[in-house]
Amino acid sequence: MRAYIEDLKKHVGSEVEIRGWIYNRRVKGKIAFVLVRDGSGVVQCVGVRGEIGDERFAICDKAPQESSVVVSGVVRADERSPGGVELGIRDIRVLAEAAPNYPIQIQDVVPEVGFLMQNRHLWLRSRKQAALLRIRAEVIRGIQEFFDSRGFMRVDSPIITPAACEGTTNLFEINYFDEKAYLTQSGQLYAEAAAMALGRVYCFGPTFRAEKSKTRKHLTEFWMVEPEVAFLELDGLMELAEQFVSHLVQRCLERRKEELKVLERDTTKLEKVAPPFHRMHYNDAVEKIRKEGLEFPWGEDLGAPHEEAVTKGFDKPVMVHRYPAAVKAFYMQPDPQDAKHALCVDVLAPEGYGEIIGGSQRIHDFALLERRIEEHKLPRSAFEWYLDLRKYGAVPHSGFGLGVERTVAWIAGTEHIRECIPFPRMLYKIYP
RNA sequence: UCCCCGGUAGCUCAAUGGUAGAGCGAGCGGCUGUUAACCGCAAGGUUCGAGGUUCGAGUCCUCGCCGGGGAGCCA
Repeated sequence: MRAYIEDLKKHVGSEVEIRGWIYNRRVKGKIAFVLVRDGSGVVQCVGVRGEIGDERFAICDKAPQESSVVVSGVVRADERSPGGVELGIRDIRVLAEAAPNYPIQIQDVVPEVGFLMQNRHLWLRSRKQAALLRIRAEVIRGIQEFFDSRGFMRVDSPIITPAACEGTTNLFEINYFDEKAYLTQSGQLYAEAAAMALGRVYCFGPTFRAEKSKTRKHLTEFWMVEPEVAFLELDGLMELAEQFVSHLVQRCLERRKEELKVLERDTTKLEKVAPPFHRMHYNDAVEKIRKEGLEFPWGEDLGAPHEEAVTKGFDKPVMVHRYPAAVKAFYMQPDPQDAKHALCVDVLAPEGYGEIIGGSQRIHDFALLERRIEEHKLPRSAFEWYLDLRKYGAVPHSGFGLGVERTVAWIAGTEHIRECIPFPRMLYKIYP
């Protein structure tokens, strides 16, 4: 019977066939231990020369690492096995023998990340990378499940756009039938239009930033989910954000326990992630930053060291709200208490992972939005449709964007965001 | 774009300005319970590139290329 390695525990005592790749081996004279992986897991297959014959034993002994194989044998429970089971080989055959000298070795050496990135297509086969991809997939499923089960409609925004959404960051320019066009940096403006049609919506897809950022937190192509809700104001938005983030974390804790273990993630820190998150006014954040011994002038946006100072001492994400309007995007609603501040919120993950969510209540007043577009020197013609949303039945509305890779990096506890997407696109890096 | 560090065998790293080495991997041999197995044998090099200093450069200098870390900006 054909089986996947992750299910072998259910087949103890019976004969199964698995198909996969040779991951590693230890040969001891007339007995061979062949580690086979099939994408669902790794299992040790035991071949005894006297039982399987010289020809099959030669495969166990000699077939190079990563050769593709079909193995059949009897599943047996064994305490010595890390997975609890092993496979007593009856038959083994090679589908395709791998070339010798597979670049990524299992033993002893931890290769440099530059080398691994150059071999990203092969690196994905390793245990930790496979675990990361599974956690990423779980986060994505969690995103869709969270919104779908709360009455949100998924409405995707275009990837090719005619102009800068926010006019601030550098965009990738493309030639669109001899017209300039750009890869989107955010679907938000389109999500706002959709929210006026369907009430509660979210868009989810890749976004692009041509910033020359070279840090562990940046990719030039990354995935972002952006909910947008009509009639929602800042307080409601913060509640939505904390429920959403908690849902993603708890879901991974429940369903990706094994993967978190492979990654050696300290899950006690994640277990505490549940609403409510601490809310901190920008002014109080400034005070805390200074109390932590950093110099910080009022009015600036938070940099990486400041984010770390703000979250210090918290084991849950911190929501910093009401940043100075001057450093934030043109479409943010001013705080009625003090117009110097915007009704916005950033969710900062603990443990130094920084901003995973940025969101705000949007300006719904036509005249104010018109003025802001002017002040930011944005081409009005590109925003006529966006202004229309305020012309025909404007309502208060809010939304945020969550970066998938940053969230995965935090949940999985990885040092660098580049491992949290299958094939990362970074500054000057586009291979493989 | 700016600042810092680096580039030597397939990988990870050594080598006072004086004959380029080790561990691991890959290859061969040995071993019936190994857990990043172990033991033995043998192979493996345009020291990133171009100039320069020097009797002599992997090592010092200049420029370039590539990689890594960080900053700003952001998710």
